[in-house]
Amino acid sequence: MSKLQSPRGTADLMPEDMAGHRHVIDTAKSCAGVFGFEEMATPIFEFTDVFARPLGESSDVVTKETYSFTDRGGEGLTLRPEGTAGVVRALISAGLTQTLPQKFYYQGPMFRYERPQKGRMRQFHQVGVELLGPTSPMADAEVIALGAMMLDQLGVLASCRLHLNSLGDAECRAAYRSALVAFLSGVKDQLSEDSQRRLDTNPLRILDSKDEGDRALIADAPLLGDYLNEASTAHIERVMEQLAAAGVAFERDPKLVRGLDYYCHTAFEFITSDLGAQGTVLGGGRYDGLAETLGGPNVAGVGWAAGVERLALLSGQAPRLDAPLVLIALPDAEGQMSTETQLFALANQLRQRGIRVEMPFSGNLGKQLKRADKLGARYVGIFGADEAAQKALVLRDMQDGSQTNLGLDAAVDHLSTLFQDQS
RNA sequence: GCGGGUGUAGCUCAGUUGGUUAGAGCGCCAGAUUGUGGCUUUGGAGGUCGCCGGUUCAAAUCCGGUCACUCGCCCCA
Repeated sequence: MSKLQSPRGTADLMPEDMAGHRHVIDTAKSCAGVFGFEEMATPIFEFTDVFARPLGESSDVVTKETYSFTDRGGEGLTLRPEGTAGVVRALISAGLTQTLPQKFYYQGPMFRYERPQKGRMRQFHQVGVELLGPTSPMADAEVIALGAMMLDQLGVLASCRLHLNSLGDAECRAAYRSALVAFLSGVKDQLSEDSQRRLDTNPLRILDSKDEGDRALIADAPLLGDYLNEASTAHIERVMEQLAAAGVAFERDPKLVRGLDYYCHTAFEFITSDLGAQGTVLGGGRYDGLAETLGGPNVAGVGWAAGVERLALLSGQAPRLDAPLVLIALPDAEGQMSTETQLFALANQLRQRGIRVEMPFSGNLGKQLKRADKLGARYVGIFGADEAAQKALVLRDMQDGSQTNLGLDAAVDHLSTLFQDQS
C-alpha cells in the first residue's frame, strides 16, 4: 500500500466518483433553472469576519471547525465552511440589494476541520440555492419545493423525510431561549456533560440531544411552538399550506434546531436513514438578519445547501461515457502504418460529429479487439492492407460477429447515422 | 477533541496452539491463436504482512507505541 495519500478528510474524485458527483450537480442546476435560480460562484476563501460574524462567534463551526490563516499581506482569511454567508456578501458587494429579489444557485467545495466519517469530509461539496429579498412565506415554500424536486429527480426523495419547524422571529426566539435556559438550569446537574456545555453555547441544540437522560428531561421542557408570536405562527402556517398544496410531504418537528445563529422562522432538513449518523441530506432555512449582520442593508433571505457526496452515495448509478467506435489499424501492403494515419483522419472527422472514437495505441488485431471489448464497443472498424487496396473499411458488429465492407467515401456519413440511431 | 473496530498483492480476502519458501479469487501481462474479442487452457509479473520498537532460537501471528482508514459521540451537508 502506498504511503502517498491525500490529506485526512480529503478525497480524490476518480472518474467513477466524479460521475456521481457530476450527476448530482447537473440535476441540481437543472432543477434550479426551472425555478429561475441562476448559477453564480463566490471565492473559496473570504475575510474571516464574513463567517465569524453571521455564524455566531461561539458556534462550533467557527470556534473549532474552520481552516483559518493569515496570508502574506497579513489578512485574516478563512476557507469557507458553508455557502450562504459568501453569497450574501457578494450580493451586497455587487450592489444587488437595490434590485431584489435575486435567486442564486451555487456549487463547490466547503471546508470544515472535523473528524471524518461516512458522508463527512474535511473538504466536501455542496449545492445550494439562496432566494434573497422576499419575506413572503411563498419564498420559503418555493425553495423547499425546489429541494424536493431535486431529491426526487436524484431518486432519493422516497427515502427521505422532510422535517420542518419555525424558530420564530428574533423577539420570540429570544423569549423562548430564556425560558428554555431557565428550565434547563434547574436540572443542570442531571444533564449530560455535552449538554451542560451547550447550555452556555447553544441551548436550543439540547433539544436534539441523543443522550437518553437528556431526552427524558427534555420531554417536560417548554415548547418553542408555545412562544411563537402571531406573525411567526402565520408565517409557518402559510408555508405548510403551500407545501401541502404543492404535494410536498413534511412533518412538523418542534425539536428541529439548526446550528447556525442566523436562522429565523422556517428551518427544515431532509433526513434519510440510509447514511448512519450523517442523515441530513439537505438543510436550510430563513435568515432575515444575515445581511445586516454583515454590515449591509436589511435583506431577507431563505435558502438551503445539500451535500453532494451524501447525495451521490444515495443516488446510485450515474451516466458514463457512451460506448465508443473502436478503429483498428493494421500494417499496409509495405508493412508500414500509413493505414494508421488514414484512420486517424477518419477518427477525427467522426469525433467532430460528436462520436466517441477510440484507437488502441498498440497491439495486434487480437489485442486490439480485446481492448475494444473492454471498452464496451458495439462496432469496430478494421483497416489494413486488404482494405486499403479496396478503399474500404471492415465494420465488425461485436454482438454477433458479423462483418461488412464499408466504402471509405461513405464511411463518415454511414457511421454518423449508425451512432445517432444508437443513442 | 473523546470512545470502539480494522490494517496481508491493484481489488476482495484466507493465513491453525508463534515454525522455515505468505496463499486464493478477481484484475493485469504473455503464450496456445503472426488478420479476429468474449469462453477455455498454460505460464508470468506483482508483497518493506501500515510503520517503529519489544518479547522469543523463531513474529503476518504475542506486547507497547505510532500512523492511516472506518464506525459512533460532538457538530453538521
